[in-house]
Amino acid sequence: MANTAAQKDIVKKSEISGFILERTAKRMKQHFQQSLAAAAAGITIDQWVVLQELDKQNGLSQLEIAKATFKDAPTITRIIDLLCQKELTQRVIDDQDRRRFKIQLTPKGYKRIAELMPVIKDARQKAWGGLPDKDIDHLVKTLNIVFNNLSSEDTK
Amino acid sequence: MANTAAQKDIVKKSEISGFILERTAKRMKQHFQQSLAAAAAGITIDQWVVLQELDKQNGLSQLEIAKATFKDAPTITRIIDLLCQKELTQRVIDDQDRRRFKIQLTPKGYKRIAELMPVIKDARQKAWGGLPDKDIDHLVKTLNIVFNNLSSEDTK
DNA sequence: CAAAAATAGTTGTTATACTAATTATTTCAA
DNA sequence: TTGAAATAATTAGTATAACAACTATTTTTG
Repeated sequence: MANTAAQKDIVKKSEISGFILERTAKRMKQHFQQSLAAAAAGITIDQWVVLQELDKQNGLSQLEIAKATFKDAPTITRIIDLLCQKELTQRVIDDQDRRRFKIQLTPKGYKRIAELMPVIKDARQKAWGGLPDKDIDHLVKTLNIVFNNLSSEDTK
Repeated sequence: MANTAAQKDIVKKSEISGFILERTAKRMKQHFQQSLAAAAAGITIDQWVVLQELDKQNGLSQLEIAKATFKDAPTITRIIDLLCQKELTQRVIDDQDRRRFKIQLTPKGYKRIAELMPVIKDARQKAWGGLPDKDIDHLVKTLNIVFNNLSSEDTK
């Protein structure tokens, strides 16, 4: 197939849009990180994401957390290490399958989540609050198309 | 101000959209990383971004590269270290200001860029090719609004 | 001009991400 | 049912990212 003008246009446009996507995601992460730091949260945004997942479903295995958060197994091992050091979670061996842990929130973990939830909600409000619903919906739809374009082969 | 239904809706929607944004940006990065690895490129996507910036403007200082790529100074120091080790760039002291380096592409650097450009273009095509122009434009516009929402206070 | 402030770059520490290799356990299959 | 394959988690190595502290210059300013 020849390299048509339309194709060249897409290639050029996609250089910019890839840059904008990366840039915005990075800034978003910084924004939440700074909000947590300003609140003396004692955890990172990635640790928050794991805590929040456990808040939805306590006792997940590490691989289940990995899948839910789109992080990989070694990363989850280390995040859980840190959360256990801080006594926000604990590892409980799964009697059904002794290769696994059930990761459980401690009372201190639940307390920390409750304390930080307003911080996170404020940060979300600041990031997205000024956008019309339909723009957010459109964004999510488009991002998901891109995500799925890449999922087919990259999930090997 | 009371916590209206509309505000709650935004907060809930933004939990999802933040997740989708992060997830898509991460997958996008993996996609380019894997494309480079498959081509035995010998560089990472972050190193590519720096090379590409130098291809546009050779001889930039490290801080200029940092600004252009939205990376920070220590990160650029380390990326340039690696690119110089691979002999794709070289540091030349700026005679006008001896605190600075001019970072210059070597002939090997130009060659590598030329070799990898088709790989990158293919990867871009795969990521964005299926999307109508107007969706991409809309995405970029929305992402930029979010980016600017966060830039005001986070760029201290 | 000399001291202070600003700037460019480096280094160190901690955290996350990816890959590969390793251990322990469980499941599958001949 | 035992040996092979698969699975859950860990560990190690390299790269990126944020932050802080530091050195070497340059600019400001008093």
